[in-house]
Amino acid sequence: MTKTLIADRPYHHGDLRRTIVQAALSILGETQSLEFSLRELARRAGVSHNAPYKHFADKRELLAAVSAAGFEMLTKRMARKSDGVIGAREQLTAMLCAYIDHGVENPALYGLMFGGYLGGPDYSRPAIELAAAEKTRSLLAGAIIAGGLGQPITQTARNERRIAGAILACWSLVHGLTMLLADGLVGPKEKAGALASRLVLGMLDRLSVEMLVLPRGAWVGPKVLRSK
Amino acid sequence: MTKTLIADRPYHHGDLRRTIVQAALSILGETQSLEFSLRELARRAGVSHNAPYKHFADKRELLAAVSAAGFEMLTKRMARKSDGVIGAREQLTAMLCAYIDHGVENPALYGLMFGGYLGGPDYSRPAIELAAAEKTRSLLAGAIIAGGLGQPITQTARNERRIAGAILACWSLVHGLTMLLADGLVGPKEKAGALASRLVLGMLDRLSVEMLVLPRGAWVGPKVLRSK
DNA sequence: CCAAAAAAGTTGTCGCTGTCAACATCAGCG
DNA sequence: CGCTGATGTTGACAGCGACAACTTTTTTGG
Repeated sequence: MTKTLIADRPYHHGDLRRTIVQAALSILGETQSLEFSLRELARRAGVSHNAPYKHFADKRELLAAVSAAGFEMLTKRMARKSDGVIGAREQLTAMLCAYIDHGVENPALYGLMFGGYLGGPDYSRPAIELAAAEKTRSLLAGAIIAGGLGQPITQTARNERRIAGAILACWSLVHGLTMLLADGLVGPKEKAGALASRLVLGMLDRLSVEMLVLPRGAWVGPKVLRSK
Repeated sequence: MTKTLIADRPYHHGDLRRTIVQAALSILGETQSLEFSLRELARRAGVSHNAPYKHFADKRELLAAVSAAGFEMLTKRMARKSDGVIGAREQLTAMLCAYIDHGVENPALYGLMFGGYLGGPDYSRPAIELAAAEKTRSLLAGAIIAGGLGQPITQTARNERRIAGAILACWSLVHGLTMLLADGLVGPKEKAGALASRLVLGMLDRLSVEMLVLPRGAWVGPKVLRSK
């Protein structure tokens, strides 16, 4: 018997790569745990335990793709939330709150994106992830350059370290709050939105572009793309 | 043959629990990766692959003990660094910088402590870890109450949410910066100290006790100890 | 003081995992 | 057509976390 009449999927799946990543996102959302197996994803996708290896060299690469998908979701969410908003300051606020929301609603995914599951002792994250993370960083940078901290900044070489410092201050605060909320060390989750907007507003009231100029040679953001 | 002459360790190890945790800390420091096996720790300790189960119910409990050890190291380091310092503000600064240093020097351990490897979907972290984390929190709280943000705060019920808000602002910033540095998303590591002190100083200059009052019902810190 | 119980360590086993190798199927192109 | 490469499958292997049964030592109560 080569074919049954109904529901006989073809030998080739068609879009297994996306399906696998999607399955990983589902399982992450359901269990909120990073401890799932590559084989389980294959089962969910209805393929053999080795099929994923035709699309990912190893599990690490698979996780990197999931993380990259997380960054894309994050970037889209930030862009969407700040889209209708007018005023650079308000746009930045909206972005930062969207960032926190994303982390709080997807704690396991956020942990995968930032928790150091990827990138071994050499700090080298897979390229696909770096590219996705860089998009997020540049979106944030745009909002700051546009004047999110009170005044627009011309993007000169002289101002580069100033901009990076501003990004660092914003990102550190928001990243820290997000992780604490996602981890349950600060809560409750129902109040996450209120906590986030209070903290972000309070911060932005005080932050200025001049607050922190990065030391020479310091960077902010995924590394590979800088080494051009 | 019941005994050989040399180096014949007794049937009972004597302090296997500590040895195992110590082995985990070593391997964490060497590989900077969370992917080690319980069996490898047993091998390092020179015992059979099942011996650790006499001291830890499962791997999770073992990891919790390692995480707790990390919190103890952190608390001690913060206390030591702020010990000789005079001035509440300077003490708080020293503590926060020590916190960041601890994370940057032990990124994998810091990831274990905060990365959500422990505590499944129910947010329940093992008790041993919560107790250790609470010590860290209360040390930070002490420095803030003593006037780290400009003025001492009397520890009344009315001020509780004020204090918690101040802790949250400090902790979020420092936690975020630490993770970004540990992850390699901000760097380089050699500049970590400079980055940390600049950011912390800049922040403390602007932070005030009044900046953030926590919403009613919100908490900051490990959860179990609050539910008394 | 010594047996009995408890604590601590060992061996053997189980199912599951990530990964590799070899084979099967199919799509696209000459 | 038939070939080739991409994609999916089957089978195998070592290593893992966990459990059960057994052994050795320490502790303890009469």
